[in-house]
Amino acid sequence: MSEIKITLPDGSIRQYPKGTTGMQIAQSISEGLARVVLAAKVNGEVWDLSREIHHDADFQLFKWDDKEGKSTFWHSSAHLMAEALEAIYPGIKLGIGPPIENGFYYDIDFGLYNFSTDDFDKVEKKMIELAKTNSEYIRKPISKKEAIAYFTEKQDPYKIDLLKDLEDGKITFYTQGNFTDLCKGPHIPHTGHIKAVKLTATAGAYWRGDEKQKQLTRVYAITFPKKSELDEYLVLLEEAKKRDHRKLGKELELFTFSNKVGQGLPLWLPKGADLRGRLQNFLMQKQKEFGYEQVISPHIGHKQLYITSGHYEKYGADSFQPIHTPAEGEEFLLKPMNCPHHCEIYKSKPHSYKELPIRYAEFGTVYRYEQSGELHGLTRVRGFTQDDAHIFCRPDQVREEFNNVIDIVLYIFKTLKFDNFIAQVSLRDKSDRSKYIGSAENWERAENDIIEATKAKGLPTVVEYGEAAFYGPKLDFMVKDALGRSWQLGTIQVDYNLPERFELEYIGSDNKAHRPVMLHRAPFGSMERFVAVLLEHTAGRFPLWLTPEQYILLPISDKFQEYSEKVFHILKKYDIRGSIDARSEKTGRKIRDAEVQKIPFMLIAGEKEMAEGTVSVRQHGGEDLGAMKVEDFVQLIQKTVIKELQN
RNA sequence: GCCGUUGUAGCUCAGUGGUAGAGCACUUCCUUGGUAAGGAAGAGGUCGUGAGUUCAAUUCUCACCAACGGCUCCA
Repeated sequence: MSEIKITLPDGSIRQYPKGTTGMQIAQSISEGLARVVLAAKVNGEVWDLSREIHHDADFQLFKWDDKEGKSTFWHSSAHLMAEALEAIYPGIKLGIGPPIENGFYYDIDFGLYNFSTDDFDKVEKKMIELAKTNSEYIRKPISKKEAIAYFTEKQDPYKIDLLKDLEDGKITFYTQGNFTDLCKGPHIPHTGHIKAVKLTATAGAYWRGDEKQKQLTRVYAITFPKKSELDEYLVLLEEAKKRDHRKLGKELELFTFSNKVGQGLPLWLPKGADLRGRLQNFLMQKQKEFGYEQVISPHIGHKQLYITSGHYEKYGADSFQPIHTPAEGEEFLLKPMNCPHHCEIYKSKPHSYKELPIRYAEFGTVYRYEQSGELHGLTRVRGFTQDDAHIFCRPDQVREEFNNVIDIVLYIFKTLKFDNFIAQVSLRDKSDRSKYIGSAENWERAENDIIEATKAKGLPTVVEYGEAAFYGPKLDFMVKDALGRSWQLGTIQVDYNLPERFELEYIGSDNKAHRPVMLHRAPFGSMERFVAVLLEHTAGRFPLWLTPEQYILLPISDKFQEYSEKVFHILKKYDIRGSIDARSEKTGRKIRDAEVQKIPFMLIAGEKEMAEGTVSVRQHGGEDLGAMKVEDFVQLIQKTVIKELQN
């Protein structure tokens, strides 16, 4: 019998008989490893451990701790759940059941059955019961014809639909216990690895993600190889919920919503408005350094403006309906975008090539009629303020301008410690070009501009086709919230189209009219969404420079009220923000309340402090910095703020 | 917009076919207290809105509205 060479990740090479399985290799390494190993990677492809290896291969084993191990585990769990569901609800039709970031789901057509959260319990029990049988996941290649015959017999239209797109000869079935599914695998060795199961949610999901297709019931679940890991996961979920910006926004009195005002229309409370204003000033100052000029445009604009820009044709039907003037019968739209206004500002006078780039910035509030089901706290609303700006430049300036905008975004992200972002390059749909306006040539140029700039900056990048705006490609900065959902914050877009639609011009050195290029950009994205994500990242403990209340003075008793006010006025002179807790409560109580409010510094003022002109400083979280002169506290704040903003 | 869940005091949540309760917050009084909740009293709700069933609905049914979890969408 011939031998094959297996190269392990550490570079060592071992000889095995041809046809050795991944499991056998694991066993040859150690029995303990063989008990916990879930899948293998053979020449870059994740395989079942039971598959025979017939050629020399680079080889790696995956356990639960590995990303590949988890996804294989959850993929197999999805099959187990399908088996359990079929046992309880005979005749249900199955869609797809993939692993996801935290667990897995299966899309099911329950037919006439009602399935709700009340049924989770019995499904979980059934899954555990089936898992205990230690059923192996058995792989079987099958011809397309046989596969279709199988699912025709089973009357499962969704699997047949899937099979239509698969290539004959590459189709496999997997069977465990009494359940067989169309699946390319791989799977874990047997169901016995699955020890803890939790169904987490149900949701409607259109078949193949298409609104026009039938909506199936998506059942979300997660499984673990140990019961204790499930418990840990549930605790983690609870912790994440505490960081939810909707909860923190209410607790810290930053913003609220009112049904009487309307869905998705946030109301900023004084503290939230203060924080937001501070963020805006922070960005405005940076933008000044980069040569931006502030402009202001009104909240409504003539409908024709948006017809010219192309927005009306694309989004008019899904927007707030036009406002009609009584006398003239004119139509105005609530501003959904700032760019057309800025184009008109550009056109207010002729421009020379020497003036470019011109950078118009505006914290412009825009209104979009988002679908009701899509509204979500502050991250998806119907009225929001973009930290918008439009750069009008010559084609030869695009690259540099683009790089400068990236620098602004990175400066902001760095200052606020957003280190887990992904730069998403959003390009046209490869197959459907009809969704976009503008010439192919302009698109090519714009797409290349973005790809090149991103490469030059060495950003962590992912390319997504079909995610571009209808007028141009984008570079979006994606950041995750407390529950792991990705949100688009900063965005930069190259646009050759609007300048044409608005017939923008500048006079070149050749004394002829030329078309400028436009960059749309918003480093925060929207103030609403940015504050939401910032809240979740900081868990409400904002940096000192940004937080609405930097300190709170806690007089030990009424006797020190006057002294506290004196301190308060000194601090105010230095622009240090805070208040006095003048309630007739004990100090312990005042500290507790200040802790709950996440105020960075608590200044205790009593007999000793009044005599010495000091305050006793306690930091949020409990650290006691001891007594210090008021001037020293001023210094402490100022130095901390400078340090936070240094970058 | 679609599927599912939920809607009781400012907040977090009990509860019932006979028009409601707790804790915290709030108000007043007592207390003047040194690093995470001092004490007492009081006030506060058309039980999301509308309709139906019923002698009687906060409770059961339906519709609508909103929030939440997803799907689709996101200039």
